[in-house]
Amino acid sequence: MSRMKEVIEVAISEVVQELGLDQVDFVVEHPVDLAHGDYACNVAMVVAKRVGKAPREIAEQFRVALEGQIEYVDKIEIAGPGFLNFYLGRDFFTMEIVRANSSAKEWGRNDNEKSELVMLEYTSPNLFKPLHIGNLVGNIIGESLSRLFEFSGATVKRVNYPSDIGLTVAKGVWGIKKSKGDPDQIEDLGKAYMLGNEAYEADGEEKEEIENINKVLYEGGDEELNRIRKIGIATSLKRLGELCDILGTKFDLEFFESDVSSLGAELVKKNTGKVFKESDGAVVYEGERVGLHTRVFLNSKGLPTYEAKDLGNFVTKQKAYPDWTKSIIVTGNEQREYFKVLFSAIREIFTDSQEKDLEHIPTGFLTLTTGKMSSRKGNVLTGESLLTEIQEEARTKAENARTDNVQELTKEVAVAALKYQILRQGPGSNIVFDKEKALSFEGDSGPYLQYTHARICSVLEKAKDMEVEENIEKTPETPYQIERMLYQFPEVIEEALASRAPHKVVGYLTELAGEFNSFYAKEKIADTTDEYAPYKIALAKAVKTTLKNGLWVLGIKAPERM
RNA sequence: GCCCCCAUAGUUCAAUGGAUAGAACAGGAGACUUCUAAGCUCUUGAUGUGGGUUCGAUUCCUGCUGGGGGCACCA
Repeated sequence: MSRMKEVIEVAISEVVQELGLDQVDFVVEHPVDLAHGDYACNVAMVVAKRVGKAPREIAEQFRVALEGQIEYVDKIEIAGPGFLNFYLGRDFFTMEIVRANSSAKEWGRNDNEKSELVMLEYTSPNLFKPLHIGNLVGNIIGESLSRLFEFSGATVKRVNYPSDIGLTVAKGVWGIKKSKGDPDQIEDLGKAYMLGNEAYEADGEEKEEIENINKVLYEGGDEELNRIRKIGIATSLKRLGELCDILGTKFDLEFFESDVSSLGAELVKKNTGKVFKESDGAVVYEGERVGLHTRVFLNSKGLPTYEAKDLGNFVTKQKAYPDWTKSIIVTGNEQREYFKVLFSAIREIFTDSQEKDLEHIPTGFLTLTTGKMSSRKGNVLTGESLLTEIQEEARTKAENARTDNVQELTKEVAVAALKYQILRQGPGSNIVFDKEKALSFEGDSGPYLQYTHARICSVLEKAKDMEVEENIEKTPETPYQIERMLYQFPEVIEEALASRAPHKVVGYLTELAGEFNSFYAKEKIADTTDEYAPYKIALAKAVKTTLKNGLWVLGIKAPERM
């Protein structure tokens, strides 16, 4: 928590006690409109009814008691229905700029999560199925959450849990055989999966063939089928690796379903009768006991389902890092109910793991403004084709930019545009992906933030050439709006992590960039004749650091020239 | 049928129970012989519907309408 906020809270609490009021649930927060001060408190309104006085009258009591008592608070005003508005003084803002500039790498960080070892599982694709843009969503949100945790002092282990065995793979393998496709070719794999899926849904003999292949693949006895599966997996993985490379994710651990499935199956068998129950030849967990629904863990052929494999996954994580404290899984929100059941089962099996956190973070369903996608119908926009499209758009811009490395900039801008579109809204809510907007690079966008950063770099360079050095000795009396936003960065980071919401960082950075651009349009920064120029340079530098660190959290690069 | 999620401007998104619901895009108007125009300034325009709780409701509870998802051998 920010020190300033805490200081104000403590001061108010003391007055609450002096006035003989106990237990008041007041909040100190930033007013939405900076015209209402830097911090505001609702204590008077909360207390008013209890004491039987007008809120503004009580607010006045607080104001008198607090006036001049809090360091860095310049003035306190009463406004609206009875808000106490706190205005911070010039020294405070100057001090925060010094803080940001004195250790740029640390600016915004905290160590709230220092003792946490977080296993963060995300991306986790179905190999053998084409990666569509929905798969990117999990990766982008998961990566940002990982960084948010790291920025808060936690140790994070990024886990990829691809599905390399099971019905989906069986459909693909069947499809390759049928179409005589080459499992070395990603395009063939996509077609094969579609073919297999159609056949499976047709519900005839072919469905049985596929189910058989599934069983045989689990047992591993058929050379030919094994070969197709292995090559197909390698092909998909290679493609996934390339994509993660561009997006900036490096996994620490990779658990394959095939490696954990028998572990999971054994665990289910061992707990059948206790946690699980036989039913119609399958082994199920009866979620109704705890207000959930029943799910199958072992199917009637004795094969582990997704649920049993996830149990194996859990055990494998436990083995890899016995000291983990949080296990977070990022997936699409259609799996919401599923994870409730899974976690419930895990809690029952591993009674000694109660103090460890299990968390599922659902991401939104992604649709295009141009219509729905379906991997079955084949009208998928793959992650790559979208990235390629955005990159083409970015290239023309990059060619006219001031960079020496057009290729690098093209990539960085394209990734920024994509990530911004996905991270700008709260996780969990469905995303309508507007391709036009992602391609435009105008207004609220990743490139807008990058451009602002590059612009500051350019100005700072100019100042250096003019031999104007940063200095905070001479400051304008009234703080600029941008200063009143800047110091909030560490608080934003804390809030974003606490609510698992990277979009709060996006929103803050966008506002900050907008405010800086207005500042830039009004005020000249690199100026030998302006006595405040050295201070403006220090300020610009702090904004640059904030943008850079904030973008890092989002997994977006901050180029210095654009 | 049961359960979960969602509904804010023409569009895409914001708003720990707080002050005049905030941006961007699209539409309209404008400034600049000044550090990057991927920029800046001004402007038109919104809480699905009926109740309730509260000093105060976009936010919490509830009825309705409309959309999405899940509910036994897929992941």
